[in-house]
Amino acid sequence: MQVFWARGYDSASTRDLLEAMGLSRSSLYQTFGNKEQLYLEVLRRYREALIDRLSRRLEAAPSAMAFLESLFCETANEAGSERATRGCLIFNSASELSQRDTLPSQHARQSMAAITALFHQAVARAQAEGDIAPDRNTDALASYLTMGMAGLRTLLKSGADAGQAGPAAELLLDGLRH
Amino acid sequence: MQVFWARGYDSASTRDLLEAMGLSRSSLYQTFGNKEQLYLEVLRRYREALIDRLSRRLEAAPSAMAFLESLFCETANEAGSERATRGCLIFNSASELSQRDTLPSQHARQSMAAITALFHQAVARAQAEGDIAPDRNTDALASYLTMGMAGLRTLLKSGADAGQAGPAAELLLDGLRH
DNA sequence: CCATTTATGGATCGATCGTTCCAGAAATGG
DNA sequence: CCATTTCTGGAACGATCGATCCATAAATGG
Repeated sequence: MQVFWARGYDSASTRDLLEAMGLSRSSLYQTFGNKEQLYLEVLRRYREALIDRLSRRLEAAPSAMAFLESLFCETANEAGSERATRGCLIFNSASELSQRDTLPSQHARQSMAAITALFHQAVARAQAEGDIAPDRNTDALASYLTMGMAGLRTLLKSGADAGQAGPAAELLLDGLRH
Repeated sequence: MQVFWARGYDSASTRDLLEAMGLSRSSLYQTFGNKEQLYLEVLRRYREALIDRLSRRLEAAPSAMAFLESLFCETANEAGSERATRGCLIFNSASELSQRDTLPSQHARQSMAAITALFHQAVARAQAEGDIAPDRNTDALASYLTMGMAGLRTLLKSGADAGQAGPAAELLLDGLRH
């Protein structure tokens, strides 16, 4: 996962993968089939771990709005770090593989939808809690947040500092509160 | 440019490039040096053409706010098209090359800054025209718009339809008007 | 029209790509 | 402890990568 995350699908060579996993070629191909299937397994685990983690965070948060605020602000504060240039594996794969019609690219699209679904949950709860007007379009707000996070990730990947990413994320959150 | 745009830097093979350009290997290497320098030239031309086109559009627009509205709405309406899955070469290269320290990656970062600078112009004019409150932070709004366009591009690359992209872009513009 | 420069086609380079194969080592189970 | 299965190291596969080289063709200029 680390290798695919840092280098993308095409640029990650089987050499890199073997070295990082501490496996022999035979083991990799016997266990995972080939590079694409290994990548699919990585995407599957990444999405599951991400959605689970965010779902738990949302559930444990004092309010859905507090969850969204902390999520976007913490992400913006990654500015300048090596973590920031890596971005999110889901957005990365969606960007790299958008032109292809392969299982990984389909998986990436589904993962984007899963992120939007999670934001949908958060927005709906924030509306129930009175932090977002209940008459606002929940679907639209969910897509808006996915778009915002994807854009924030691109901003961070391109080397934006906290002085750019922070206020931009704040304005994004302002758009929720209306 | 078409080849790099559609396939990215690494995945674009010299074979693809030669075929698209109608040149022989000798001519390509004699004229452009190597693949990286050719890519740099492509990035340079793309940025120049994009910034020039948008600058002229901004200048010709009845108001800066009208320019921003049409830009984001037209982009959102590309949903589902082949053009949408290609995205923007600047965001694409920034995403693909963020981990590297090469001339193309530096160029991509500078291009991101150029986009933000253009949005800065637009926001400043919209403030002068009374469509955006003059006391709002122009820098922050410019970064916000770059983030929004990058996110919108990612949304479109991942196959979002107009029903998702359109309202998300509308909400983004609402954030300008406050 | 000839001398000089410039462009081209194609063979070829070493390196690396993802993948397969097989002999031998390790683990397993009765 | 032996028979059987499972795993591993390393060689090797064909294909493709970016890049170089050279003989030849085309263009140029006096």
